Amino acid sequence: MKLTFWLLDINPKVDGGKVELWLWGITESGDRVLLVERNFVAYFYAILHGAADATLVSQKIMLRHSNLVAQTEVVQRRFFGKLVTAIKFSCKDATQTGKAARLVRKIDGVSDCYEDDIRAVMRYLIDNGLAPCSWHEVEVTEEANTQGVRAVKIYSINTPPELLENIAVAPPLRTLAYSMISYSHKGTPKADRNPVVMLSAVTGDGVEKQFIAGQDRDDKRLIQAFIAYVREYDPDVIVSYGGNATDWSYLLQRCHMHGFLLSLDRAGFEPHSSVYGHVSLTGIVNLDLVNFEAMFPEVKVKTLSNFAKKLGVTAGQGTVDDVVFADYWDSDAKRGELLMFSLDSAHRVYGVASLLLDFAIELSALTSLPLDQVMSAATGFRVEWYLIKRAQKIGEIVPRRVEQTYMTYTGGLVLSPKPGLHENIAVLDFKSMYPNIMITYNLSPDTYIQPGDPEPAEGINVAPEVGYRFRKAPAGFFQEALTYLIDVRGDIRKKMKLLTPKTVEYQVLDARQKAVKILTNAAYGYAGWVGARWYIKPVAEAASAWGRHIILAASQMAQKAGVAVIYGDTDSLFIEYDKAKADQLQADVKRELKLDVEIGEVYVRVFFTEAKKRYAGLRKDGSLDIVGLEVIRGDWAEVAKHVQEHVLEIILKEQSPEKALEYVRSIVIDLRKRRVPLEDLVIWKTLMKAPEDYAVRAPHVEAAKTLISRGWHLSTGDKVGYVVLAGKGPLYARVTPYVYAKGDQIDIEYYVSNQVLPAAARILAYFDINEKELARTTKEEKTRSLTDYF
DNA sequence: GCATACGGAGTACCA
DNA sequence: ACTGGTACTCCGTATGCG
Repeated sequence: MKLTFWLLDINPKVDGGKVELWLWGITESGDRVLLVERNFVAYFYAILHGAADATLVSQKIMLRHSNLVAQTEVVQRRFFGKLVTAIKFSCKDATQTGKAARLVRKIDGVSDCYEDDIRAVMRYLIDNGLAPCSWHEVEVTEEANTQGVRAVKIYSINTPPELLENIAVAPPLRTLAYSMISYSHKGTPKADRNPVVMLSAVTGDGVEKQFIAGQDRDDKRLIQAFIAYVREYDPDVIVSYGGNATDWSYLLQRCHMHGFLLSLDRAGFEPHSSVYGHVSLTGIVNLDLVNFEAMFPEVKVKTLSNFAKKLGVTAGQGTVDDVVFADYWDSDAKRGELLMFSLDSAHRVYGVASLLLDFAIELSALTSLPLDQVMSAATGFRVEWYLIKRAQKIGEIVPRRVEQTYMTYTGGLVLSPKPGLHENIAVLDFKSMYPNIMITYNLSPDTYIQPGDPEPAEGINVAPEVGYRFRKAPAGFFQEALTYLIDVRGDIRKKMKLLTPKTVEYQVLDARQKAVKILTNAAYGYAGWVGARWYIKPVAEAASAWGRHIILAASQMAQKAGVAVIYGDTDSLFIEYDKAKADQLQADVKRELKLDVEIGEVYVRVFFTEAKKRYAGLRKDGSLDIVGLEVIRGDWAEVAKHVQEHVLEIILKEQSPEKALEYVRSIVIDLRKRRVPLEDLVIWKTLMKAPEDYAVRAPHVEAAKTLISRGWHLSTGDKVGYVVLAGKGPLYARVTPYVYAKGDQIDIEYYVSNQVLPAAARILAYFDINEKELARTTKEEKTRSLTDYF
């Protein structure tokens, strides 16, 4: 029978030497089904030396490795664009591709083996043109549920499914969000001794469930009840905040201590660690919002509530800090508050997930990485799987990842800004500069001409400065892949224009164009990544060389046309705005440099210091655009950031340095009178390596050590929030984690002289108000306030 | 013995 | 575990002054 289904999840099921593929689907009528593929055959390619006789080598392989090989086939493929003869080696045992490839490599006539490192699931999806999070049609035969899996029906696949291109929208997914709290008085909870005391769950139908430990904090029944609930609700997607790194292994360990399995997925297996650091639940998509946070770099301190607030998810009133979880549990008066917070957290998880799920679905469909993997995979791997999909279509063999020495190269060009205030400044932006350079000059691993190789008849593009050569034709692999992405995005945006923004279709298309955009923009970075399968350094190097050439040429064109250039960085030029001249320049640049530029933001006023990559602009709507300055940095105290932002606002809107000075003084007074809350004095810094690995004593490292000594588990990448206390000695000796600090211990003068004044003076120094002057005036003020005090 | 200068370590930003 | 370019603070030692 024929069946139409949406592919939710896919996993290999290894049984001895036999690999079955389990496709978890949702049918049009909403049935959750399992489709079993039993005809999957793994294979790899052996590329032959030019002179080798393919038939002969093939026979040798069959003879020598009859125990491993099911079939060989001589095929023509491409490798880095060059036509090659290869033997497609189909394996009897799909788990033995790596071993077989190692043996075949040793055979005379074989140059090397490839694609033995492609996982079965990805092999199947890509070879058959399937994609997770997409609709497919398949010919199947129903069978009995002998496996005991949680599915309405089970089918065996007769012939591989076919992708249905035209159906866009996903079926309604049953989503369950949860948040758990463990009991620990001393730092980070440890699964071997600290029980889970609360677990809250929220589902798509609005149902809230809370699981609470007993008075003795026994979590056995809590976890059992949660497992039973998951099985009963039967979610397609489970979302958490921190599930991959923490929750799942924690729950797993608690279960095993109690003597039962954490068996809640659709196959009755336990959660298990899988690729890209994600935890896999068979038949269920396990999402961790931590993997989505990188999309929002403006959220500096990565917590669930900060994340939710950023996205406008307003569930709940406040937050309860981890430090006091155990105290709250112990207190009859506060336990209710903790319970409320736990439920709020689950609502926040659900709320954030519902805003980002569409994007994840589209990225999954585009790259073919299963939904639960695509968000935990690094950008490079997303790009790579997209490229592997394209490679398969054009018969390009996928190279192995080879270890290579890392060598830097020159990147984008940054022009020195003209310091001061400028009126009416437009930003001229090259649209998707690097991808378009790569397309225009056909930069690709397979078009690069090695030094010494002859110039092809089709002609070459020679990169400025670096001199690398690339054939003009035929179209390279990257050109083909990038052109497709850019065209698809254009089509999506055309379709979106015909729709109302509130509709489901519009939202889905918007998510899709965002997914396409991030892949497009990551292609250049991928090309320069040593870990890339298709790493050819000259490709990235040539792209940045052309970029420098183009931005410099455009700047010179502007100046020749009498348009002053104030600043520029990589793919943008800040120019004095005159509409007629700017329009002319835009057309000239397009004609001469073959790349599209757009006139982006037109600022009413912009302020530059002498520093690159730092400025503030006033938009027409009255809002500020602040770039690079302390205001948008995560490692300055809130009080300093706020002062600088307000100073910028006064300068850009009222152009009154005097007023700004008065304002700064007033804040210094507030500080000295201890009217500024502790939270505004916290400095956050990331722990970039293990505390013991630091060469010098740094404040945030000392604070981290304090936390660790109090039982907190910190790992690299964690943010440490500290405040500076009064006392003697270097800074690092006077800091403490903010959670353990009291307001009256604070070294206010540090915050005045090392935070607020430098941040303000960064701007005001240009108006002849330097730090000294700010300090002088504030000292007078200090004397006065002290007199008042006494 | 102490203040200052300066390079290195460390972090976070822009594109 | 996608790239390079840049600013800036704090540490730690070298340097210079008295």
